[in-house]
Amino acid sequence: MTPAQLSDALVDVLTALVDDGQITLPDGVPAEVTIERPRQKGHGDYATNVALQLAKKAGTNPRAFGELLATRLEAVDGVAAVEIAGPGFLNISVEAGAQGRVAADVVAAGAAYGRSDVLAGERINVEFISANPTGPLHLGHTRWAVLGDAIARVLAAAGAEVTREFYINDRGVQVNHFADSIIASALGLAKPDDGYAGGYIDDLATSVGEAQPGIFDLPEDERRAAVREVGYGIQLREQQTTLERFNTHFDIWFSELSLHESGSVPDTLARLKELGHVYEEGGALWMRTTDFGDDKDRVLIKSDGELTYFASDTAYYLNKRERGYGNCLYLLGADHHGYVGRLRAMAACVGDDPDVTLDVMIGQLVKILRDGAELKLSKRAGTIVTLNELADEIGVDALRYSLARYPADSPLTLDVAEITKASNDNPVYYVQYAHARTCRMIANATDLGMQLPGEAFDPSLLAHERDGELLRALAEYPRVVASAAELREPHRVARFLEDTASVFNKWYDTKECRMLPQGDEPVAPANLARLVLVHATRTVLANGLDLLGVTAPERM
RNA sequence: GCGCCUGUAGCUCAACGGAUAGAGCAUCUGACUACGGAUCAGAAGGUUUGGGGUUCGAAUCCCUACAGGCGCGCCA
Repeated sequence: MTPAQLSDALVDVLTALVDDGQITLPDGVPAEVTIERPRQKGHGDYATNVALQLAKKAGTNPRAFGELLATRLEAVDGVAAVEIAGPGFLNISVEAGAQGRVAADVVAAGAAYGRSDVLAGERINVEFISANPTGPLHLGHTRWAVLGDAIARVLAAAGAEVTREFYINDRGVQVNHFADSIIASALGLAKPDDGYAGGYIDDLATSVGEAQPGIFDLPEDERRAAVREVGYGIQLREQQTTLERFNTHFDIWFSELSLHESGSVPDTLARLKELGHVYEEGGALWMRTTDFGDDKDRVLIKSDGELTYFASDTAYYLNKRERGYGNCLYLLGADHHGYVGRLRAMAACVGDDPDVTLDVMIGQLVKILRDGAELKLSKRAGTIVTLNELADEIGVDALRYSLARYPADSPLTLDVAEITKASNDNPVYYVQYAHARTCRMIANATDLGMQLPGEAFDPSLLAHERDGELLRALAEYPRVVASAAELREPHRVARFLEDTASVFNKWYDTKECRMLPQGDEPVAPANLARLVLVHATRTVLANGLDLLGVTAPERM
């Protein structure tokens, strides 16, 4: 008996009560009912607050309403008992057999367990990182490298069609600053104003020289463009390599330059004029974003004739929409939160409803401590903590997990010493260890000739209190994935995994729940039933870790 | 000055408007003739920053004060 099945049963009960004229619900019977796993022992296997929520509408009090529900619900197959508690909660106990079937369901579904269709039909474009390829990815990009990827995975698991996109700012004045910095390094000249510093520029100068010998001897007018092209290419590939290694994959690397070369930007400006949301003032072209809640209008073409980034951004947004994305998700750092208003207004200016087509999430900054001191990055001073260095020091799994277990909008402080510890101090190892333990148990069972019982599986043998706790945890997983997708909060998956690993370890420690036969005992049906439970646990832990982009090792 | 985010145990953080606010770390006490002890059992630790309000019920929603972070270019 899963939460979803209980919800359906309660909806049926409500419908029957209405049909029999015992209650009236002016707003009709809800499509589903909240079912939760009570935190408190003694509150049953599941609880619902439906009587509290509907009593007023039904013109009665919650406890009386609950009585009506309880009587009918107790008659439902698989429900063992229903109690009314507190102000009107229904505490529901489920029969062991009805609950135990979850284990077999999980094993049958395998890697697909937890996937759903709650977001089916949605085409979502997830854009994140989008760092200028003028330097290596660093600390500031790490949070979204993890969360953006995990959000994409979770959305896909909920049935959405997801594209992960990286916008390459390969146009504008910073590309020239970048090229000039490399040239200055190669020729031993002073770093230009507004240039890029840091050892990586010297390395790039060497790489560029090797990639195209003689490039620095070109005439000045050709040299800058040539260095720009080669340098950008090298730096971009370095970013791509870093992200691959970090287990973050992009489907599309979108070049800003291509947007201009294809004529999208002039098309966009023409369309904005048509819709009447642009005007000229002071020799510049403006978009009247204040019509849609922005705090000031924005320049599209400067009085010197140059296009602004905002012009590109608008064309890019339209390009995404033309490619068929019903929802464009932007994942930005806290230092970009000022963009939210103008992005939404921009979408409205081109005729969209930003509540539907555009979502912006702001990730708060991550502070990392080493030996009590904050790791700071300063581009000016050329000190950069790169993503590669962090991954080297902390490990890809530990770094990913440590960031994935917190919501994006919570400011965060991580201590390097704590997240590199290979012990239970570190939740990632706790979860991975539980997974490895299930693998070892299954291998032991196989050595004893035990096999999954298939049709012979008797779910009622998983009747111990600890069996029930574990089964309810496993049954919870699809709802966790669905809510993580709907709320764009993959940390819910991580927290669930920690909880489930803990429940599993307690179960493992329970003498009455041992999976392997003791001593010379033969293999009993109960042993096989528990083998199914262990398989199911392994499946859930592995599926969940996968959604976070963290490996599920078989041994540690 | 205006705007966004945040304020929860000593520390780092959870908690779809639900019952006695939970974990981990740190501190203290137990369980190793072990299906992998990277585990488990237990103790202690709180006026959820302060003050109002909304309702059956508020850490959560509204108002307000305070504190911290980040923004507020014809920059990119």
